[in-house]
Amino acid sequence: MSSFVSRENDPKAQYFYSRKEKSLGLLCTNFLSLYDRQDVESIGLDDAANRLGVERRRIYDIVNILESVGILARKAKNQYSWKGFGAIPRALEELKEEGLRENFNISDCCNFVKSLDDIEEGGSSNSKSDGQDRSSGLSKNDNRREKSLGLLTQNFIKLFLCSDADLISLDCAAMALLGDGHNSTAMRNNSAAKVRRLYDIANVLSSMNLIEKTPHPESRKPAFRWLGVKGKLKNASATAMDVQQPKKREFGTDVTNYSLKRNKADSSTDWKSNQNINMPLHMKPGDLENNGDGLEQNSKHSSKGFVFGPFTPASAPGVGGSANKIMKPTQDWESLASTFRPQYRNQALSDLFGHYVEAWKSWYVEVAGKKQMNSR
DNA sequence: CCGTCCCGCCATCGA
DNA sequence: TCGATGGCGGGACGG
Repeated sequence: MSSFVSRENDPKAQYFYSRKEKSLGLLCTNFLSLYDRQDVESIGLDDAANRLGVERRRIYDIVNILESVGILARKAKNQYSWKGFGAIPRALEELKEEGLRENFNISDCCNFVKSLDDIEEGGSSNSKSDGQDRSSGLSKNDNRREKSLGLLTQNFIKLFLCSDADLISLDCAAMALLGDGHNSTAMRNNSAAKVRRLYDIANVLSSMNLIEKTPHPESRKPAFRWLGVKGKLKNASATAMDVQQPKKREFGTDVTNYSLKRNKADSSTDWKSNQNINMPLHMKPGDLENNGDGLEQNSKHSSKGFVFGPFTPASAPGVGGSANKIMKPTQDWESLASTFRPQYRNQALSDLFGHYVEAWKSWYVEVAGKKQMNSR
């Protein structure tokens, strides 16, 4: 009786479910824009989960990774304290030192040099076991920690910080981070499992612009490049965002990251300053709304009743087809936004909203392209 | 078919 | 013991 999900019983339903909207990367971006505001010092996991409309489990992932970079710090059960982006440089420095100290050399992974397996391990010098030691021993207990997402994240970063390699692929990283002085017997399998985690980490990291996904020059294989703390304010698109915030902001200013995919996309969607978003006009509003409803349908209507429906207009019955609500195609995002604005209290959520607009756009394009012919 | 990686079961940890 | 954490990998999604 686990038919709780009951996603739907209509295979061809017009509910479009996009995997991207559920990605850790996006979630992280939202998380960040939600808490990266003036006075936020305490973050409750439940609160975050509700606000972001995701299950608790996901919050743990995000939080663990962010903590690895110094943005957060665990305060107590269910409570994390916000350190801010300003804490990143420091954390990075420590990671680098730590990494160098531990001899974090990648055995020239990737696909050149070195023939076949050549893991030098005969010694025992490479124990890795993290730098922050509490007291030697306790391997049994720390065994778990040893495989934690957080530690993996740190090691992944060390890889960039300590090697001269500019591009690192995940497979490569997984290989290097096997971090087991143990036998190399069938750790391939282990590596495969670890790669999955690395995908998660990479997504989150790139949502913060600490790294960037980019196809390898020759081999089309995707890899990641380290951007570092300056990955942001570098050229960060002109369109000055906020005119205020004399605060220590310097890193996470631009919330419009979300670089996934190297596809053109462009459109530095700055909905705030952008009056009208150019989108395909092939579709008629009716369709849009119809699908729009379904978009946030996925959230389970659990008891808690977190009222997160980003776009739940007063009238959102369902697929009813009560599309009597008319909205001008373009330039109405503004009014649309202002319509919902009241729902949100702080402006962090406004930004959050912006991300959804973007998500919508990509989704919209997709749908439009599909139905393009349909509409004369 | 394969690279990604979301979902959520359930082992562990901590009070 | 019970609730909070968070490994872990099956298998869905998207190209």
